[in-house]
Amino acid sequence: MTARELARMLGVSQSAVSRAFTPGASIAPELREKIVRFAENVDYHPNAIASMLSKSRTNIVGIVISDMQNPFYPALIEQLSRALQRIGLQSLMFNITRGSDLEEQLSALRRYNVDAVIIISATILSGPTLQWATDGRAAILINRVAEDTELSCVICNNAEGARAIADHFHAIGRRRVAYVAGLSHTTTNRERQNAFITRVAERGMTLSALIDGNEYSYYAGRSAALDILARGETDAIFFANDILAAGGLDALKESGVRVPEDIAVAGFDDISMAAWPHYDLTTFRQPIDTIVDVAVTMLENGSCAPGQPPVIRRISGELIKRGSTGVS
Amino acid sequence: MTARELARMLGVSQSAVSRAFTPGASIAPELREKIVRFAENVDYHPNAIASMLSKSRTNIVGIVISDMQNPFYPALIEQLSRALQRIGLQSLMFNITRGSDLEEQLSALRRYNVDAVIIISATILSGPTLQWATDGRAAILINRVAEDTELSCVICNNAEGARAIADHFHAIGRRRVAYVAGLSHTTTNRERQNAFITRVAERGMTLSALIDGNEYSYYAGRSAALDILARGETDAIFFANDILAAGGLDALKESGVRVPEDIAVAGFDDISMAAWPHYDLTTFRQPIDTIVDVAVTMLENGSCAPGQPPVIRRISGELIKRGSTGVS
DNA sequence: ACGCGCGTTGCATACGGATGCAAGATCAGG
DNA sequence: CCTGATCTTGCATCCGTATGCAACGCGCGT
Repeated sequence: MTARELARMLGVSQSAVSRAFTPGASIAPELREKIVRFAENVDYHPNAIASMLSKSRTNIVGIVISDMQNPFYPALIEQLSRALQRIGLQSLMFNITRGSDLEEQLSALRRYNVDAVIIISATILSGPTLQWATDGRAAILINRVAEDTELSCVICNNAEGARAIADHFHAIGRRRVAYVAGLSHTTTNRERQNAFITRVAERGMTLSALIDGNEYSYYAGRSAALDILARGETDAIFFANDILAAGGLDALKESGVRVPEDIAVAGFDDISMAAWPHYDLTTFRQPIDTIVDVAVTMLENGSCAPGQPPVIRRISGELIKRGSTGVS
Repeated sequence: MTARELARMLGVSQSAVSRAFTPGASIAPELREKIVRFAENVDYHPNAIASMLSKSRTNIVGIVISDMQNPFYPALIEQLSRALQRIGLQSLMFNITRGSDLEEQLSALRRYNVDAVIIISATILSGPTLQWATDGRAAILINRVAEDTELSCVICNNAEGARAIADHFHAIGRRRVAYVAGLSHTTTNRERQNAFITRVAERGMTLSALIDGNEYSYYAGRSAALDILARGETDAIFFANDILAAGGLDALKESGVRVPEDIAVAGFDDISMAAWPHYDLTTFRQPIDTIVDVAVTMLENGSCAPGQPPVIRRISGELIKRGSTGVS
């Protein structure tokens, strides 16, 4: 069923049908009403593909992701895709894998003429690939900053969070603190690590250990915690995110360490698991709602369009104190 | 840069350009070579939208999901979207929300002319809505069966799993067992629950409790476990999935119950968390790889096309024995 | 040398809807 | 009743690629 057929049946022109389904188009209310009603009967709905072709607007946003293991990302993606749907945009998912040819994986991003690209992959994509993938279209990075490229981004204030953790450790009397990195070269890690180390020094605390987990995983957190435990001298650990912290917490408890009495533990993100009684993890909450709102607003007002100067939006988070630092 | 412009520059016809990018098209190898090479220089790539319009094939699969909180689904979706990408299909994500108007949320599914629909939402969608959403196109349900509609599906052998758990409980000497449902009306729950109860009776064990958690969540698992504990009389609990089981396990341990000595615990799915030393959860693994393979194969060979009779593919799983039933 | 057949190429048109422009309809004011 | 302004409507064309069909060229067999 096409607009032309429908038009013929009603004895109107195809343009009329098109206008009936175009908000704000120049058409008499009665005609629109008549067409829309008849369309429902014969189950006509405008073909989005044809519309894309003539309007050169797809209403599709490409979402590039690489890590669905860390629950923070599914939660973010879920909210994001819903927010986009609410304003009439669909999400085309690009689940990229380290290793295989990225340009091949992302080639559809260009061929499909997506209106915008949202990149949530903290790692993997190098500057040039980013540039290539987003070339000539609106783009937003979430949770990483562009290094050499000029892209807008929405990112949690990692430094603020890391300082809040450091201050909190200091406030509860800890003086020999450790930091466990996830992937050390990621934006998020660098910002958290640098700010934490700096504030630790400023507060006169000692950085008793600095470990690179090499991945943001539960098991990396476990072995990092055991390393720290083996060398002693630590009374608080800041893990670069909650998944690492969860592993660390479990490993410490299994080793007979009392948390928080012997060692306090903090994470970052505030994934739902952090609130589970078993973990009861102090952490710095990344406000997913706000991140999504800001990103969607940037899309709507075009401030991330290709010509525009890149915008960096820092989102404030919130320290959530829980039992793993003794405040439960 | 369009095919026509490129063609004019090279002094060939637009058809030639089209053929150069169409595998198997009738074109001389040298001409194709020449066009493809030149295209790279001027950064031409075929416009997928236009191609969709003329071929009336989009290479897009709509993926309908509703629950990203249970880690099983992100894991499944990640694998699925990668497998689809590998055969040249992109995934358009439809994250639906209970409550708001589903037909509105899914209207894009029809307007976008997706080649196929894969529905992973265990709940929410009623029969008629399913019918409406998939009308006239290839469709596959994953992890639920169609009730009154004629749709193909790929689903874990839930009954097999539930029986394996019951048998395992019996084998380790448990006789008073409980079952904790997630959403009781879902396909997965009903199949697991019925098979479990039946086998429990066959083995001469007693069903000491049957609780409906009303949702597949950690907290529902906790309160179910506490309920069961309060009424005593139970030495093994089968939770309808791993997230429930995780909550249940934690609640039991916090109450001073020894697992598995006092009460053995089993889940279903084998999400990555189940293997964590802290949970060390006996569970029935749903083989995500196989499920994805089968679904993708069905798409490829067209056995789920609109005209075809519905196919139901039962996927066998595997009992993973761990510490929560004493086998660690 | 002629004719047939196969492999290439271009032409024309289709896919379904959007939109600038002009024509027609409607209405108010004089 | 006439004129001009405003609102509706239809016509024609465009978006960028795919493809059936006809035309062309080349090589081979007789």
